[in-house]
Amino acid sequence: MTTTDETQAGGAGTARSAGRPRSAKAEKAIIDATLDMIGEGMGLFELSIEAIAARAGVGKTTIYRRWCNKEDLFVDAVATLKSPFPPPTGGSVRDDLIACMRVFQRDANDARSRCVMSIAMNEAERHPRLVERVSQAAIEPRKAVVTALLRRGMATGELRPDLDVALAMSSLVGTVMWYTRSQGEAASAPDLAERVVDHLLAGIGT
Amino acid sequence: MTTTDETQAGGAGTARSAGRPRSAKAEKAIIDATLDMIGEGMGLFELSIEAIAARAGVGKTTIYRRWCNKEDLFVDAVATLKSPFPPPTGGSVRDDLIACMRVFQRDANDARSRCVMSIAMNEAERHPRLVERVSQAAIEPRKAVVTALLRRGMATGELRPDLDVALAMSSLVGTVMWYTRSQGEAASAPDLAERVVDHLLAGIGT
DNA sequence: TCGTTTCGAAACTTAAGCGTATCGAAAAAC
DNA sequence: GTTTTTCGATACGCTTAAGTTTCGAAACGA
Repeated sequence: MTTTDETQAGGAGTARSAGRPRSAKAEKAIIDATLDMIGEGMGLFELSIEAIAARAGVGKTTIYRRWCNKEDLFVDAVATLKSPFPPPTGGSVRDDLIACMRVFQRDANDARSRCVMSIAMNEAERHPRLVERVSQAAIEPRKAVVTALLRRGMATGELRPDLDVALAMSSLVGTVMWYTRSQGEAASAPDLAERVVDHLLAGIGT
Repeated sequence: MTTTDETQAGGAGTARSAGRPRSAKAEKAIIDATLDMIGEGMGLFELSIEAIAARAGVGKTTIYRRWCNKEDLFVDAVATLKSPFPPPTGGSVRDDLIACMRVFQRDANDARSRCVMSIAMNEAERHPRLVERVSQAAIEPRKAVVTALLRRGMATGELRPDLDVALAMSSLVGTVMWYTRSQGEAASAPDLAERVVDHLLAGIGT
């Protein structure tokens, strides 16, 4: 392993002080190791710096030089999780909703993303800073996209004009999440997003 | 505090061996302390026997005489959580569904019950025995009730005959759970159950 | 080349918590 | 009253991990 280890994390204009620069590769390895362990279901409490260092192939010193404690590392790692969200295509609201639901379905099957949801839903009172950052980075942007989509549908007449947007959004997201989890990951049907959207558009009554 | 401490947990016919009987009061205090700490958002990992003993006002010995380790205590404590579920009244399916949703809404606002959901959804691979027991005790019975309710609606014509029961159930439960959590506990509107059921019965399309 | 800084590895101190053992007191059966 | 068992309290040995320090080696700028 005699790679040249392209170090250098410094931003373009930052005046580089003398000495060996910090390894960007090590930094990435640390974040990745943290996210991997989060993805395996570990909470903040059972995550250990030593295990992260071992998995990342890094000394504990290298971690503590960048983050002053476990929670700070945890926050930074989770904050990098904001997965891309499809912009509206401009087609029908139904199609755009389906595209969004596909992303939600994928996330519901992804351990890392699921962990983010779990944090946001259950740790509000214990780690308010953490929840706030996660919410800003990963929850709010999506909420905004779906909200705009629903409003657009109300304007174009594709959705009923008296729609309760918050409730409709909870229906869409909650249904996908709950169904995906309750049916086991194996039942990640490729047409789930379509079925959910149509199911809600049509209603279940007669 | 000179109460007589009505000990005696022995079942009616069990041959009581000599000696001081185990205190049922201590047992209840231990379970309650465990559930309280679970309700405060603690996972299995960060729950400590010593903290439980301290909160229950009990010696560690008293705990270890009843459960051989932390997980066993955890399982027993969670297994006592099965909150009552309303039986179908025999009225309209809509009314029965609303009654069920009210229970789900209450649970979504209850930290203890929320924790059970969190366990069932996130710890399946790490604590399969635990999840299995929780599922049997708290999840399956309710799922059966709602499933029967939806089937009844399909039979009576109150619901569309081609309904996807699993998806509809996920919609109902997922919507209540997601909405309650995303709106903050303050927004526990008294008419949420009605709105959710009617929302889904009518659909959101035009 | 020389000074500076980071690197991974290892040793260290401190603290928490598990599970066990021991203690005198209390509560039952006989 | 005697025996048996549980009670809460406390101390113990043990493991894990946090966070710090030290070390020689490596990577940069000057």
